[in-house]
Amino acid sequence: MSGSPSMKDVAAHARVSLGTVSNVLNRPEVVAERTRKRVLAAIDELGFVRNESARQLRGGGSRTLAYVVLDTGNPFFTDVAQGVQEAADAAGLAVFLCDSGQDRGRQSAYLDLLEQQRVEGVLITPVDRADPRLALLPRRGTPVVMVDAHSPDHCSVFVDDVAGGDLAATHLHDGGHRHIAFVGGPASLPQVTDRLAGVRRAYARSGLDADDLVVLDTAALGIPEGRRAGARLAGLPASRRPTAAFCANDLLALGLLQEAVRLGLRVPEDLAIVGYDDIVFAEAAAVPLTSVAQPRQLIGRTAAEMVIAEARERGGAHEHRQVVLTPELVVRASSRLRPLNGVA
Amino acid sequence: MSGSPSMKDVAAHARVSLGTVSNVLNRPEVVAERTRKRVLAAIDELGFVRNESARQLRGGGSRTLAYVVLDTGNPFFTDVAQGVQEAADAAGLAVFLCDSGQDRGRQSAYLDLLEQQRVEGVLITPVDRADPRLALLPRRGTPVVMVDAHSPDHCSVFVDDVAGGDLAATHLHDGGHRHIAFVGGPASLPQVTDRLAGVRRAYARSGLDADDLVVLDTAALGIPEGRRAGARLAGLPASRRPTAAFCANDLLALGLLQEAVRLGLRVPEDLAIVGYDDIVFAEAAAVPLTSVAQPRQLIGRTAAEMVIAEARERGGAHEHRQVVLTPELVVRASSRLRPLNGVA
DNA sequence: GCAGGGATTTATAACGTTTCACAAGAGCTT
DNA sequence: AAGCTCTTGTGAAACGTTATAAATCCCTGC
Repeated sequence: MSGSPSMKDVAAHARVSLGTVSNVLNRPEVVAERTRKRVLAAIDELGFVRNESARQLRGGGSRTLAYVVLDTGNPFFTDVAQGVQEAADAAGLAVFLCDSGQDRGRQSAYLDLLEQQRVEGVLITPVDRADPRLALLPRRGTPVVMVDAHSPDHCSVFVDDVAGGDLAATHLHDGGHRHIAFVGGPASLPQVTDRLAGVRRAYARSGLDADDLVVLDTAALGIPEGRRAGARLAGLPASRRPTAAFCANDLLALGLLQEAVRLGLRVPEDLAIVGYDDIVFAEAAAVPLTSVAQPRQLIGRTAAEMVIAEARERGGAHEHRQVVLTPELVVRASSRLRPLNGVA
Repeated sequence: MSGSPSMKDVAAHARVSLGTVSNVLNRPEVVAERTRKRVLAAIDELGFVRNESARQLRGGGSRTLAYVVLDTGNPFFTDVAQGVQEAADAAGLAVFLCDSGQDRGRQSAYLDLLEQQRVEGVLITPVDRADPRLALLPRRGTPVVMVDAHSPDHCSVFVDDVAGGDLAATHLHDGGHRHIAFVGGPASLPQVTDRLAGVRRAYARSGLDADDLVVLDTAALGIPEGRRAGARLAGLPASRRPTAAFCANDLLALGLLQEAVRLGLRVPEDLAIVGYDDIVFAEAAAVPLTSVAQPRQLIGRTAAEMVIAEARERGGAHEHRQVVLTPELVVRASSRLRPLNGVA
C-alpha cells in the first residue's frame, strides 16, 4: 500500500490470478470479456501503472533510443533531433535527448548512463571521438550510430563537409574574393577541420595562393565566439583585412555579422559572410546570411532508422554503413554581389 | 553468455559470492582490498555493466528527471532546459528532454511513459493543461512542476506574463503608438492570453480606446506563422494598418519582421515590432528586436530544484509553491524612436 | 454419464539487483 | 583455552513483471 499498486494488488482486487492481469495487459483477446472488464475496473480504481523497470528486466527491451547532442542551443541539432523523433515514433520508440554541451565529461557520463539503462540504441554527435565507450558499447550490444560525424567502426550519417567547404570557398572566389578568413574551432571537431579542408581544396583547384587564407581558431561554435572573431576582423586595417569570412557554422556567422556591422563594416561590401547549416535564423539575420545547407531532418531520420535496424539485426553479423549526404549552397545577401547603387 | 554478463557471472569469475560483488559496487569500504581488486578485475574482464532496471526495481529510485517541452525548436526552451540540466546535475540526476511539439497526443504519451519509467519528477510546459494525467501523476507519487505556466494544483515557476504584456504595450504607447496589433495564438496557451491581457491592462490604465487593438490569432508560435501575420499586415492599406505589432514570442516577431521588410515596410518607421522571450537571435535580427526578456536559466534551475525538493519531501504533506519572476523590457532598434534623418 | 477438446485461468519460474541477518575466521583479553 | 569483538564474506529473500506449462471449466457428441 505504501508504494504504487502492483499487478498483484490489481489481481487481488479483481479476485483473479496475477497471470490473468498480465494477460489483460498483453494479450487481451485471450481473456473472457467479463473478467477483462473486471480487471480493467480494478486497474482504474487502484490507479495502477505498469512498472517499466520490471517489464524491461523480465525481457522486453527498453523501447528507448537516445540522441546525445553537441549543443541543444544550436537549432541545427534540434532540427536533426526532430528527424530522429519522427523515425523513432514510427517504430514505437521514445527518444531520450541528451545534451553533452560540448563537454567530454558529460558525454562519458551520458554514455555510461545510457548503457546501464539498456537503451536500444545510441545516436551521437560526439565531442570526443576518442572516448573508449564509443567502441565498447557496440561490442557489448548497444548499437551506436554517428550523426554528423564519421567513424569506420560505426554506422554513420553525415554530410560531405569537405564538399560543403569547397562550395562556400568556390562561391566566394567566384565573387572575386581571394583573401578569405575561415572562422571555426576547436580543431578537434572534424566538422571544423573538414570544412576547412574543403576551402583548401577549392584554393588548390583554382590555383590560388593558399597564403591568402586566414584561419581564425575559435574555442567553440557559438554566437559569442562569432562576435569575438568579428571584433578581431573589424580591428584590422582595411588593407590587411580579409574581404570575406567563411564560418564553420551559422551561430558563429551570426555573431560575427552582428559585431562586424556594429563596428561599422558593411556586409557584404566590406566583408562578405558565409555560414554553415542554414538554420532558420540565418534567413532572418540583419543581413540575410548565405549558408551551406544540410538536410537536417533527413540526417536525423536516416540515422534513427539505421540504429533501429542495427538493433533488430542483433545476432547476424552487422555491416557498418556510411551514408553521405550532399550539402547545398543557399546564396543570400551576405555574400551577394550588388549592382552599384548609391544608397548605403 | 548470450546477453550481457550479470553480477552472478562476475561473482563466479571472481570466485566470490553475489553479495560480495554487490558490496564492491555499493560499499567498497566493507570488502577487503584483495577481494575487491579481484572483483574489479573480473568486472573489467567480462565487461560487466550494471543493469539499471534491476537496480531500480529493487528499490533505488530512477535518478532521472524529465522536462516535457513545448517546442525544442524554440531557443527559449532550450535555454530553460539548460537551467534544468544544471540543477539536476548538481543533484546527481539525469534529465530526459521530451518534445511534445505542441501536440496534445505526444504530451499524453510522454506523461504515460514517464510515469511507467518512474522518473523522480516531471517538469512540464504543457500544451494541454486539461490533460487529466497532470493531476493524476502527483496524486500517485510523481511530482509535477509547471514551467512557464501556472496551476493551483502544482508547484510552478513562471514569469508574470500580464506584466510582460503591459510592459510591451506601455513602451509602444510611450512611443506614440495607439493602433497596435497583438499577434499570437492559439488562445489555449495561457502565455498568449496573459500577454494579451497585459496589453489590455495597459490600454485601460492609459485610458486609451481598446478598439485600437487588433488581435491577430495564429495557429502556433513559430516563424512561419509570423511570416503569415507579416504578410497580412503588409497587405493592409497604410491608413488602416497598425503602426506597431507586439508578438507573443520572438519566433513570431522574427517571421513577421522578415516578411514585413520583404514586402517593403520600414521597421520601425512604418511598423514597430516588439517580441517576447529575448532569445539570442532577437539581437541578431535584420532589425535588432525589442523584446520582453525572461530569466530563462533561472526559470529552469528553480523549477528543477522545486521538483527535486518535492520528490525528497515525499511523505510529509507538500505545500505547493508558485514562484513568479519578473520580466524585463529590452529596447532595441525595432521599436526605437529615431531622430529624423534622411537616410532610409 | 463420460471421453475429448476448446476456452479460460492459474501457479511458478525466471530476469538482475540490493539488503539484511548471519556464519566464519582472526586477533584479543582474561 | 574459553569468551569477545571485529572484519569479511555468504545466502536467501525480496522488487514487479512476463512466459510457459499445467490445471480447471464448460461443452459437445456419443
